[in-house]
This record gives sequence, structure tokens and C-alpha cells, in this order.
Amino acid sequence: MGAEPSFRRLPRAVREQQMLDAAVVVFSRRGYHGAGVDEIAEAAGISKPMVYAYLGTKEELFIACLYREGARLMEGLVAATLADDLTPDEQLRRGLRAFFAFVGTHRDGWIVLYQQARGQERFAGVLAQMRQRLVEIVSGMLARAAGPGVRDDDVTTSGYAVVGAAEALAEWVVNHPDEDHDRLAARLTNVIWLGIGSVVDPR
Amino acid sequence: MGAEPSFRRLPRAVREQQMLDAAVVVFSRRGYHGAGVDEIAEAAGISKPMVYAYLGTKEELFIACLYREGARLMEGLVAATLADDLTPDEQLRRGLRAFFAFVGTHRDGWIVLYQQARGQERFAGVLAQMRQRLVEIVSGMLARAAGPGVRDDDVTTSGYAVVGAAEALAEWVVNHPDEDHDRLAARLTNVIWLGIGSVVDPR
Amino acid sequence: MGAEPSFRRLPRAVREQQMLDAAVVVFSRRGYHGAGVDEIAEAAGISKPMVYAYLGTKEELFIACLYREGARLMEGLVAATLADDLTPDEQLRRGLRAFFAFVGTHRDGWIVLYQQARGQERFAGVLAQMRQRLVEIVSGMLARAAGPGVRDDDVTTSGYAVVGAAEALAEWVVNHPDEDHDRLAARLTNVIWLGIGSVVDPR
Amino acid sequence: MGAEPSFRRLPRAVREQQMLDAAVVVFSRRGYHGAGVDEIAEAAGISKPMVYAYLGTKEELFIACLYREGARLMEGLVAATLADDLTPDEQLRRGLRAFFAFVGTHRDGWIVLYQQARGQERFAGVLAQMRQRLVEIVSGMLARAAGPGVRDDDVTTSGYAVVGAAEALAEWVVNHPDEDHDRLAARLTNVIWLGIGSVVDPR
DNA sequence: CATGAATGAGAATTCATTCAT
DNA sequence: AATGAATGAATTCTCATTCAT
Repeated sequence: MGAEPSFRRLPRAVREQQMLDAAVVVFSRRGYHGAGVDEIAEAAGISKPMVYAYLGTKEELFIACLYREGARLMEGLVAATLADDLTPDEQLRRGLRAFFAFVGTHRDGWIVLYQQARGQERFAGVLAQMRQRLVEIVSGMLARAAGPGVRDDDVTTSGYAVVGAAEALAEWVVNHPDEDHDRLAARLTNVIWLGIGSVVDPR
Repeated sequence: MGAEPSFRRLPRAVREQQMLDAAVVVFSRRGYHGAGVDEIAEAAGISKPMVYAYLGTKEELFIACLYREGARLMEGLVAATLADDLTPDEQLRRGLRAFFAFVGTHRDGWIVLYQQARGQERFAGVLAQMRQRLVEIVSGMLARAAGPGVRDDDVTTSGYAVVGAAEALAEWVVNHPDEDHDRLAARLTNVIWLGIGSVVDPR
Repeated sequence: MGAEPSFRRLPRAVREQQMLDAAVVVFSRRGYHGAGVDEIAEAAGISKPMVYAYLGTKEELFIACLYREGARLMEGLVAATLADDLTPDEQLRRGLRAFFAFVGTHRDGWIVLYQQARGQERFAGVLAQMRQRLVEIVSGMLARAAGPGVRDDDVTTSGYAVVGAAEALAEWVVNHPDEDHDRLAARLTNVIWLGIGSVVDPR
Repeated sequence: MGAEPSFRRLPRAVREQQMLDAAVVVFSRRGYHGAGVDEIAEAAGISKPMVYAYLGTKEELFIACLYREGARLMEGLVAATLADDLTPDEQLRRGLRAFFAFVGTHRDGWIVLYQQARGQERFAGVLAQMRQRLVEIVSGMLARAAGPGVRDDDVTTSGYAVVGAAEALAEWVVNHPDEDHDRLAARLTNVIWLGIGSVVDPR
């Protein structure tokens, strides 16, 4: 049996995760400008200079949060989506499920990513990029489903719409923590799938 | 015609609108916390104390922006929607068109409402309320289209999805100012209308 | 019967008194720095520029209050004291009575004079001067009563003590508006008169 | 002897006292509203944020001054008064001596307590309370001296008068720093002691 | 490694005062 | 004569950031 680790001196990597955890929580509640480094340090149970020593400026700290949470979200999505031989609609359904799962589990991360990072010129870029990737992924699925002969424009538009719908429902998920993600994903997939028909084959 | 009015002393009502105009622009770029009252005053072409004299605290100023822009949005929507004898889908299409028109014309107002007000606990309420009204309006249209025998829950979820999709496309509109709103509204309506079938009559 | 005077256009002298009335009230509650010219103007029922037009700077306004209230106090005292052929103790008693009467009737004036003007370097002078006159008056009475052969120093000290005692009781009067001034004056005179014996003829 | 301590970084307790020292000086000269936190910080030889970090708001800072100086005054008084077996008049004499000593030594503290705290509704309470305690202490001595059969009212009134006289002489002390406190206390005690006879046994 | 001490720079808010009408 | 409009100059308070120990 190994020695219990001392509580005070933790390896750097661990400390950094604790700080990021705290930062995500605080940023999610107060926003970038509203959050104080003091507050974050306190929430992390360490002193302010440590925050600066480990993660740098408040801006860098925020960006670190963005990257970590963004990566988590993407990981979940990709993992859920990458299995072989899935039909596009199944892929979509699993992607949505993973998405809602992330939002449900990482409420604060979601809020930081989607509510706080937006609208601060400085960070909008990082966010827009991620969102762009989402739209592309979804558009890809839709395109595969639609087959050739559909205008790229229409597919992209639909991609936006789908991502937007998912995001709106994410807000719903945030406010209704006991919602069944599977059911939600299934329902939305259906709506989308039928709807997509109008793009694929507009009468 | 009459002499040009002196530029320095203006009646209160005029100045207030100028201030709100400036405030919306600045808030949209910097967010609530990021915006300085100094900056807003300068943008409005007057001195800081006037802002406080006329519109009160920064918080009250922000709320005033919220209300003005919110009212503008709602007016447009309601006006577009209220005509007699519209089929639900036509109603939806017109509503969406009005929505995209607002977003296109009042870019900054849109951003303040939908990106900056969110995530500041203080203002989330005002916003959530407005969004709620939107969802209800849309859900109403969907319900009328779906007829009885559909679960309220499903209708609400769809309402959220539709509003979310519209919001996402709004972002698209913001970034592609020359997009044809009519076309976008029509396309989204189609997607929705088919999709909605899945809720009304699954399988 | 004369024409009713219009309410709006009042002769300057009247307006000035109204302003001073209002100013005394506000200064008494808030102190010199704490009081706002806005507040005073509003209390006087006129607009701020009028205050400046009539009474000048806030500082000048405050000094005007000081002089008016100080004059009122002194008038009362002198009037009560000047009658011919009064024994010193009767003089003192009447003086105290007049003093307490002023404090009771002009509560705010008293507070401005004795609590607010003190401690602002700028005004302390005016105040100290008035107080000095009071001490001299009282010391004069005491000296007349004591006759020659008493050290000036002792008389002055006693003068201070008497004025101080009166001021302390003035605070009492302010807080107990229904106190009988005559009785208070009589009691204090007695205390003083016996006490004064110790100075006159210290065993 | 040991190395001179570095001047820049000092432990909190020390800095707090320095700040209070400076604050008392500045408040005494300018009054609560007239004093700027900037000015106080500069007088204390540190930067403004430290004042806020350690002592809180300007209001809290002022109250801290009130409490510290008030405690100092009271300590002196109680210490001087508590010795066993003193006759009431000796007690009073010692009390007055201690009082004058405080005023002489802590000129600024005295001024803050007795001139600046008054008249600001916010602080009047703290002050009134302390003054009340003084009046009660003095009244107690007078009552012990007077024996039973004297109206409470009269004793209280006399208490006020005595405290008032002492306060007035305190002002004298402030302006005549080389006055002999012992002599002043003795003289005032005599004046009071004879005067008190009139209350105890009038005519 | 860790932190209490310290601050420069700026934020919101107010106020005495003036001007144009 | 009278006032709404307007502002320069503070003032209180906060915050991101650094240094000495």
C-alpha cells in the first residue's frame, strides 16, 4: 500500500486541474470580466500568486478553460461518432446524445464555452472555430445522408440550424437536469431527419 | 426651411435615444462588464454625467437597452404574425422573416440581447422571459399545426428547437449580411414543417 | 384687501430667506460636505441656478446660514440680557433661558452652528468667534458677580465651563423638546452660582 | 543591535495602526466627508488599496477610529477612577484629570470623537452611546455624593452639565496645550462640588 | 513551493458649478 | 427671471498583477 499523498504539496499537473476546475465554475457564474482572480484562487483553495505561476494571466487562464472544456466536448462527440458502419442518422443521434451528455455533466464548462466566451471579441474566435467544426461535422452527416445534387449552401444552412437547435435544447438540458438525454436526442434526430427531406428533395 | 437646430443643447428625449444607440453599440462589442460608461458617453457624443442623469446606473442603462431592443424585436414579430387568416406555416415563415430582418437591421441590438445579456445572472431573467415568449409563440404555431393529440412536452421541445435553429441562423445572418432573409425563412420553415411531422405522427 | 401675491415671482429678499431656511435644514441633517446643492434647491422649491444667482457658492451659502443663525442667537441673548438693573445672576438666568429658547425653537440652526460648522477648518473661525463672544459675555457676568480680586484666568475658565455646560444642556434640549426651559435655566443658574463661590472665595 | 527592519513590508497589525493613526489625523482636520481616502493613505505612507484591504470602507475606517479612540479615552477614565476607597469628589477630580490628559495627548482623537462624529447621523449613535456612558459615570459620582432623596432628573441634568463643562474646557485644553491639567481638574471639581450643593439641598 | 503585502491603473458614481435659452 | 442641459473634476472602491520573504 502506497503512502497517502500529502494534501498540501501536489504535483503541478493536479494543481492545474484543480485550478481549471475552480476557474470554470467561477467563470461560468460571473463571466470573464465579472470573475475575479481572487475569487478563483479562493475557490481553488490556493493563493493568488499560484494561479499566476501556473496558468498565467487571467486571459490565459480563461483560454485554458476554453481549450480544456472544448476538448472534452469534442472528444465526447468524436468518440460517439467514430464507430464504424453507422448510418448517418444513427451517427447524428449518437452525436446529439454525447452532446447533451456533455452539457448535462459539464454544465459549467458548457456555459463558459457557449455563453461567456461569446461576445468578448478576444475569445469569440476560439469559440467560433469550435462551433465551425461542429457545424462541419453535422453538415457532413447531412451531406452523406442527402447524397449528391444538393446545394452546399443548403447543407451548410441546415447544419447551422441543426447545431442551433441542439444548442437551444442544451439550454433546456441545463435547466432540466433530469431530462432523458437519449429521448431528447432521438426526438431531435427524428425532427431533423424528416425536416432534412425538404432540403434533399424539395417538392 | 427652418434653421438647423443647434447641436449642443438637445431635448432630453433625443439625447436619451442617442445614448441608448451608443450604449447598444458599445455593449454589443464589449459586453456588460467590458463596456465602460466613459466609452458609451463618448460614443454618444456627450459627457458621462449626462448618462447618469438621464438613464441612471450602468445596470439600468443596460436594462433600458434590453427593453428597447427587445420591444423592437417583438414589435416586428407580432406585426408580421398578426395578419388574419394565415396558415400556421405561413405565420411561421413570416415570423422568421421578421426575425431575420431584425437581426440584420439591428445587429448590435441582437447581439446585446442574445449574447451579452445571457450569462449575467442579473439580466438572464429579462432575456429568459423574452425568449420564453418566443418559444411560446412558436410552440403555439406548431400546436395549431399539429392539432390535438400531441404531447405538450413534445411541442415545447420542438418550440425550443425551432427557436434555437432560428437563433443559430441569426448568427449566420449577422455574419453574412447580404443573405436573403426571405429565402432563409422559407428554407427553415420547410425544414421545420417536415420535421414537425415526426412529432405529430411519428413513424 | 390687497391683491394676493403671485406665488411664483417673489421679491428677492423673500426668496433668499426661503433658501436659507431650506439650507439650514439640509445642512443640519447632512453637514456641509454631505449636503448637496441639488438637495437644498429642491428643499427650497426652486432650481439650482437660482441658489447660485442669489446666494453664491455653496461655501458662501453655508456662511450666510452661519451668520443668520448666529445673529438670531445673539439677538435673543442680548435682548434678554440688556434690561437695566439686573443682578448678575438674574442676567445669567435670563441669558440661559434665551439660549435654551433659541435652541428649542431653531433646532436646525443650532445644529448647523454647533455641530456642523465646527471641525471644518474653513468655518471654525466664524464659530470660534461667536463662541468667544459668548464666553466673554458670561465671563463678564461672572466677573461682575465676583468683584475684583479674582484672577482673570479663573474667571475665563469658569466662563468656558458655564458655556460648555449650557451647550451640553442644549443638546439635552434638542433631544427633549418638551423640557421646560425656564426650569432648566433656573437650575443651571443655581448650580453655577454656588459653584462660582469656589472661585470667588476658595477656602 | 539588530538590523533596522525593512521599511516596505510590514505585518498587518502594524500597518493597521499606522493607518488608524493617519486616519485620525486627517479626519480630525477635515471631517468625515471632507477627508479623502487618498489623503489618508498618503498620510499613512501606503497606497489606497491597502486601506480598503485592511480596514474596509471609509465608513468602517471612520468607525474603527471612533472605537479605538473611544476605547483609549474610556480606559484612561476607568483606570483613574477605579482605585478603591476614593471619595466621590476625589474620584471626579481624577476622572477629570484623566479626561483632560487624554484630550491633551490625543488631540486629534478627541476632535474626531467630539466634533466630527457628531452631526453625521450615521455615527451619532456610537458617539451618543459613549457620551451617555460618561454622563452616567459622572451622574453616578454625583448621586453617591448627594445621597438619597435627590430627584433622578436633577442628577442627570447635573451630569450633563458637568460633562458639558468638561468638554468645553477640553476645547480650552486643545487650544492651550501647556495648561496644567491637574490644576484645571481641581478647579472644575471645586466649581462642581459647590454647585452640586444647590441640587442636593436647594436653599 | 507558497503566500501575505503591496500597488498602478481604472471603474462607477457624484457634485459643484455654468451656460444657453 | 428662471431653468433644463451640460460638464470638469473629484471620490470611493476594485482588480489584475507583482514582489519580498
